[in-house]
Amino acid sequence: MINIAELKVFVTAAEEMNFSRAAQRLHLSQSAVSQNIQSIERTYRVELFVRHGRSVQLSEAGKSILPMARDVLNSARLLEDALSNVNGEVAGDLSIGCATTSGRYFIPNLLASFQRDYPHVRTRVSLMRRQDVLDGLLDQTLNIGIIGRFVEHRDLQIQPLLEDRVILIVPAHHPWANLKQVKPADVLEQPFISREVNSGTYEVLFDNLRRHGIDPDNLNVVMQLGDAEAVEMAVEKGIGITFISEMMAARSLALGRVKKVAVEGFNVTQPVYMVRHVSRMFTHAEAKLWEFVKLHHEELTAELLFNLADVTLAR
Amino acid sequence: MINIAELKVFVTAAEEMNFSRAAQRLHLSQSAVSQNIQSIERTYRVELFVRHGRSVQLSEAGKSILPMARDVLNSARLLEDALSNVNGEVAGDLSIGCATTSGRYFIPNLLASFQRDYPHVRTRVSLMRRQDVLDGLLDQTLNIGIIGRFVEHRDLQIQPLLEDRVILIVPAHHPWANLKQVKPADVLEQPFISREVNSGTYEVLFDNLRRHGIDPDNLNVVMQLGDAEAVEMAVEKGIGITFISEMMAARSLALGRVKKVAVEGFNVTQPVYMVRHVSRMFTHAEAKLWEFVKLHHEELTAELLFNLADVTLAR
DNA sequence: ATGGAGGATAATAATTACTTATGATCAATA
DNA sequence: TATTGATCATAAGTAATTATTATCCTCCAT
Repeated sequence: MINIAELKVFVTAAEEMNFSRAAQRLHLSQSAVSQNIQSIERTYRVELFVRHGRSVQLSEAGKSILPMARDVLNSARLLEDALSNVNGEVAGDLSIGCATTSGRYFIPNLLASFQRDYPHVRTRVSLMRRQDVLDGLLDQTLNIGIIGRFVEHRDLQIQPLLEDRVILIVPAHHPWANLKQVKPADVLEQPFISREVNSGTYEVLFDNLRRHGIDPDNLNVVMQLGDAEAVEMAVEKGIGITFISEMMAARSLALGRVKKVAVEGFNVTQPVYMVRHVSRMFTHAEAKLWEFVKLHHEELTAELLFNLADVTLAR
Repeated sequence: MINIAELKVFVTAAEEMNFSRAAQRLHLSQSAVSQNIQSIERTYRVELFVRHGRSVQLSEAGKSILPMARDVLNSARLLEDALSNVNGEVAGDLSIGCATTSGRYFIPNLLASFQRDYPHVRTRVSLMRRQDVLDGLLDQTLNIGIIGRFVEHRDLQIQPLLEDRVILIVPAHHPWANLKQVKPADVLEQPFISREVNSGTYEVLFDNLRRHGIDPDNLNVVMQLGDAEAVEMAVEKGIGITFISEMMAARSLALGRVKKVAVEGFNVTQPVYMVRHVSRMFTHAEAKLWEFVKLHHEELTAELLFNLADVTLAR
């Protein structure tokens, strides 16, 4: 009797046209992929791939079989999803790839709420580079992606998740600490801490600064750091000021280690998007998360900021 | 990842509503059936069957899952059949249940020819009672059934295979041995060997005798035997005469141990039918056998009789 | 109550199916 | 043309799975 795991190996190998890559996607050794495919070939006396030394190609037989193998896999997926969700109880696994650093701050909160409603869904979040998220979605290795920049792709469906405000933070004992508001031009005079500029997010920010009358080239940059967290830390230490996502700064703000200062006319937000593969079956769990996010993202953002503020009160 | 073998166990158990019977059908131990089903139940935290002491019933979850499980099985069957039949080469397994004794005589011949055309199809023939053939077809344990009486059933497709002539045979040294023809009434005077009457085939024969002016109750029955082969043997030994399928008698006739005598106006044939499950997928191998039989049954019958006749020539 | 039918469970044996390590082959390149 | 790197095949060892047999347990019919 044919075996679904083997079929999955075959289909993945056919998609990758490369056993080693297929092995990676399947979290298997290359040897296992070879063996699985040979196993099908042996039991049915078929040649699925034509081997040309260092490359493999689908044989005619392989090509004709592929759609049927996909059918089996699809109906199996349907069944598995149904099995995981009997009597309305949503269950299953969700693999989420998160590309944006702000994800680190709200995702745990989001998932905590989600888990409260759907306790049987197991979620796994991995932080990864944007491109890996997109690859993972197209690979179908990931169910949901979280990214910070818009993307358009035939196979990807994108949904705005939240808008993260960009704010100016200053050290707790900075002269501006108790100011209501400063003028854009004032920013140029203060020591500024920035991230290394190759960061995609930072390019977007710089564009926005320009649009609000702050030329990033004229910033008094006293320090450049690799990641946003380090930048935040540097501000806490009093080295300078910076623009940062409100969500990221929430904890430091709540602890009073940095202060938020409004910049006249400055109103920038960074979007966060949720992405999924469209042509792929929507499992119950996926659908529920998608729907959940659509319904609750605003209140979740508020709750997150509020909760972080609570940290100070609790002390 | 779900497992097709387990699904098959589940579906069979659901059909039988009895794990032990399912085990039999699957050629597995009852324990294995229990374990397979528990394995699904455990991995998906579902209750597929409700156990009531000594009986099991499909749970609501089981009921809702069943059609999807069937879908998976069907698409898998489709794939397997395709895999077995790439590049037009028909292959696969055929399980044939044969209910009629005449099957014993022509089936080997039929399959030998079939194998010549389709060498990669493995056939397995089991002789069994008529009811077991029908059950096996409905069970989908058998691909093809061979039976001697017509059957009508929503799920069964029936195809006449051949007509087996019923002839009167007499011992080689019987006074009639060289007669061209006798009258129906003459038969009543000779010692007659019959099968036990509960045999279904025999009832049909008796009806036919009556229609040809031979009242079976008036036969001079000197011996009753359990099976047709024994009857034939008894005729060879000179104990009496009998009506028998020409196909069964072919070997004895060819060896000259019995003689065929025509009875005036007597022209009875026993049909042989081929049956299959309609609502079931037609595998390539099945389709080929079906088609093969339709095309060749006449010449096969002729060939069979001729080949048997050859036995004498070869000596 | 008691025997039997039907399912669960435990222990064991057999088989599968991974993994790592290594070998073989081909293509690109120096 | 030898070398290197990429890629798949194969071998050996081991882990994991899965079936089997042998009880055991429970419920129902007698």
